[in-house]
Amino acid sequence: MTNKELADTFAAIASLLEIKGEVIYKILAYRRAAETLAEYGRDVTEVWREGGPKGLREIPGVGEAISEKIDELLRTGKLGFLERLKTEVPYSLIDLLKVPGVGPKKVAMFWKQRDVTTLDELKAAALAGKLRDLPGMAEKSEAKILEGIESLSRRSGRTPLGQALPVAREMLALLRGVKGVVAAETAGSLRRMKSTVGDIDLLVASADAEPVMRAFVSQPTVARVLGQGAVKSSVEFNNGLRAQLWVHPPERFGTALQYATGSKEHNVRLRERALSKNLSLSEHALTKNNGKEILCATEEEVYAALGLPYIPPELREDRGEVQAALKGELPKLIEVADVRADLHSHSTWSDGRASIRGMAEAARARGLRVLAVTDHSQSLGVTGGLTPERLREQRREIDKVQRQLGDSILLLQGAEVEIKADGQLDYDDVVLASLDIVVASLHTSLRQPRDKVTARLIHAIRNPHVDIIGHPTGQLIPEREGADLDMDVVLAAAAESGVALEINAHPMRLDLDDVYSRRAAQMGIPLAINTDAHHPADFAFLDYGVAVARRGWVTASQVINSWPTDRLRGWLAGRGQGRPTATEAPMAAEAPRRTSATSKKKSAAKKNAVIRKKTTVKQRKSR
DNA sequence: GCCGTTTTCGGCCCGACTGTTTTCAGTCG
Repeated sequence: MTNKELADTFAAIASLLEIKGEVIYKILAYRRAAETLAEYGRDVTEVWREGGPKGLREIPGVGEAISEKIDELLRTGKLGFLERLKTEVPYSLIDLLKVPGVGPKKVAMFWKQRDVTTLDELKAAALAGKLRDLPGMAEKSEAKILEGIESLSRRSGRTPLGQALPVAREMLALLRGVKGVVAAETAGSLRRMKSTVGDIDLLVASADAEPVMRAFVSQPTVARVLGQGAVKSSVEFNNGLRAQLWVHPPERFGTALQYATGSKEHNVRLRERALSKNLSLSEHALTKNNGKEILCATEEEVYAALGLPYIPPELREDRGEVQAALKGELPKLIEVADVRADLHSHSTWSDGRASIRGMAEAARARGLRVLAVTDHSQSLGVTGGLTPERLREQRREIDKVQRQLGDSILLLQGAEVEIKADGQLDYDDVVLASLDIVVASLHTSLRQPRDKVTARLIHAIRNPHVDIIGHPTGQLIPEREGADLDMDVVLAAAAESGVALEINAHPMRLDLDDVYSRRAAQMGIPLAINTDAHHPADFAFLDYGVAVARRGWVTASQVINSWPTDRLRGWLAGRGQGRPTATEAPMAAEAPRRTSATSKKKSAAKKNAVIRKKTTVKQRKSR
C-alpha cells in the first residue's frame, strides 16, 4: 500500500466522522495523520516492516489508535473500523463535501431528511426545489448549491504553482498601485511555494480597505465575486482558479501575514511558543496576559517577540523548523542568485525551440556562467533524439558558439540519455564518455512494477558515466504521479555512487520534491537544480526549482549548480573512477560488485573511456 | 485522537462572511 493510499483512507475516515458528527478534535487528528502520511519522506510500509505498529508511532500525528489501524491495513488490506463506519454513513457522501458552501452539517441534513447520498441526487433535489424547506435553507441556498456543483466540474482540484504564481504576481502589481496601499504580499501555500495550491491568498496593508476591495473584485479576469466584505473578499476567475484578499491596517500587517501564510501546523507551534512566553498569538496581534497588545508591522517582529529568528515561509510546515530556530540551527537556504549553472537544457537539435546560440545567450542574460546543452538521445523518437553521429556534429556546433561567445559563458556538451524500458542506457559507454556531462532520465514505461522500474533507475545510477539523474520519478503536476520507485533503495544507491539527483525546476515536474530533496541532502547526495529549458524563456523556471530546494532545507553548497565553475568541472572530471560500468553491472537493484578477470578486462577499456572524458573536460577548462 | 521544557490530562480551532434569521448556525481558510 502506498503512502498516498494510506493517506486517502484516513482522509476518508475524517470526512465520514465529520458527517457523523464526531468531536472536531478527533476529526482533526485523522486529517493531520492523513496529511503527514501523504508527505512522509519514507515508504510507510517499509517503516512498518522494520518497526511494526510501534515503529509507526515515530510518524508525527500517528499515535496508538492510528498506528494500529495502519498495521491492520498493511496486514489484511482492509480496515474493520472503516467498514463499520461505512455501514453507518454512506461513503458517497464524501463527494458532497467537495461542493463549495456545503459542509458536514448540511450533508448530514440532506442525507437524513431528503435521502440524498450522491452528487447527482443533490443536484436533482436542488433543481426540484426539495431543499428549500429545510432549516437554514431557502431558494438562494439551492441556487448556490447548483452553482457550487457547476464550479466543481470546472475545477480540477489543486492548481500547479507555475500557473497560480504569475496570476498572483499580476494581482499584487495591481493592488500595490491602489492609493493608500502600503504593502501587498501573497500568503498561504502559494507564499510557502508548495508545488500545487488550492487558491491564491493575498494580503494588503492599508488603512482604507474599500478602494482595495473595489479594485480587486472589478478586475476584468474575474468571472464572479464569491464574497465581498469590509476586510475580506473572494473571487473566481474564468478558469475556475480562486483568489481571496484580506486588508489589514499597516501596523498589524506582520501578524496578519504570518497568520495567513501558515501552515496551520506551523501556526499551532507558534501559538504554543507564545503561550510559553505568557503571550497569546492571533491573526491581529500578540497579546500579553494583562490584555496589552504588541502590534507587529512585519513578520520579523512577530518572530522576534517570540524569541525566534525569522523563519522563511518555505520552511513553515512544522517539519522541525521551530525547534531548529530555537537552537539557532536553521539552515542558510539556497537562493536564486546562488545558482550559476544550468545543467539540463534542450535546443533545436532535438525538441527545443531555440538554437544553441539562442539558448546560450538567454542563459548568459540571466547571469549563468555555465550551460549544459543536453538534447535527447536517439531512442526518444518524438523529440528528434540524436544519433551518435549527430552528436558529433553537434559538438562542432557547440565549439563554434563557444568561440563566438568567448569566455562569457562556458558551454558543456551533454545529453539527456534515455533509460530504456529494459534498463539499458540509450548510448554505449564510448559515446557517454565522449560527453562533458550526462543526464539520465526515465520518460517511458513509468508504470512498470516497483521492482522493475527501481532496478532501471539503479542501473543508471551505477553507471559511472552518468552525472545526474534527471527528474527522478517522472511525475507531472498535477495529473501524473511519478513511477512507483522504492526511494529508500534509490537514495541509498545515489549516496553510494555519488551521482547527483536533479530537482527539475519545470513547474509541471518539480521532481525530486521537497521531502526527498531534504532526505537526499541529509544523506550527502549532491543535488542539481536544472530548468530543463526548451525555450529561452524557460530559464525563468529556476525560481520554482530553488523553491523546492528551499522547502527541502537545502543550502547552496549542497547544489552542484551553485559551485564555482572550477569545482563543478573538477567534480564532473572525477566522476566514474573505480566503479563498475554499465556493461558490467547486472541489472538488478541489489547488484553485487563483480571482480572477475573478464570484468577487469572490460574495466580497462572503460578506464580509457573515462580518461577520454576527463581529457575533454580538461581541454575545455583551458579555454 | 494526538501530544508533552506547563502537562499522562487538558488543550487543540478562531474569526469573517453568508444566508438565513430575528440573534445565529454553518462554512471556510
